[in-house]
Amino acid sequence: MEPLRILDCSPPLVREQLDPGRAAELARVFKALGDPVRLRILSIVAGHAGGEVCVCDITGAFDLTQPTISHHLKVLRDVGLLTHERRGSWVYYRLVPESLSRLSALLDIPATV
Amino acid sequence: MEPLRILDCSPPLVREQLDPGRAAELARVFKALGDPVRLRILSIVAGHAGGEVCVCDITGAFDLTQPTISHHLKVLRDVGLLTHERRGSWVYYRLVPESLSRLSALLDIPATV
DNA sequence: TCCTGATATCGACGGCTGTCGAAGTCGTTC
DNA sequence: GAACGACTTCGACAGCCGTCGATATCAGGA
Repeated sequence: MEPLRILDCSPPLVREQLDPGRAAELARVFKALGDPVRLRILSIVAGHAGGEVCVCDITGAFDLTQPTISHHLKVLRDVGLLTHERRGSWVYYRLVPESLSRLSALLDIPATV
Repeated sequence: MEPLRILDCSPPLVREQLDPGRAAELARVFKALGDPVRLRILSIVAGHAGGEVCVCDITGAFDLTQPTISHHLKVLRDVGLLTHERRGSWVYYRLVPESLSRLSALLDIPATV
């Protein structure tokens, strides 16, 4: 699945009507956020000193099998919220802060509507 | 389903680890945002002069049946993103801007991690 | 080269969710 | 109060999604 471009340039929700195509892409991102395990993964990665976390550290934080965590990581990668890099046997994940900031900006409501 | 309190007091995703309970509640909100139709509904309501929209205006913007739109409106209400009020025969929906702002703040990344 | 450990992919299964038509509720109007 | 219009609720069905065990890939070490 191709990485999302939708976050590159999106005016706030209220500024102009969301066309169906853009709504569909945006929905993919929010859908990725719409799972408790993925939110916790994001929180773990985001809060980790150095900004990157080994998959094994994430897996250890949950009562889920490794394939399941791997699946969630892929979902978060696919929508551009995480990147990963292999170094030796280990794979490290890190946030894409721009994606979160853009989402944040998108939800921000101007004072006057 | 009880209205969500989760947005009342949530530190940013990165400040402290999301506990499972809070992650589950938050996920409900993002799940509500994770549908293109619901995003467009939000956009319509948010962008509407006066801040409120009659259900009939929303229904008219989609190629979906009225029960389906009603279902999506309920989902958005249940997570506290919309409120509604009946006046005469019509029902008007309006944004809960605090909910969006809090979500926005939650996704905001501090400059230094 | 084989083995082992770390991660990803595959295939399957059960539960959730978006959609619809039908029926119900609530106001208004005649 | 009967009939209509606006909206919601209900029940059903198809497709999606989170989870798992099994299997594959890939890197490092003996």
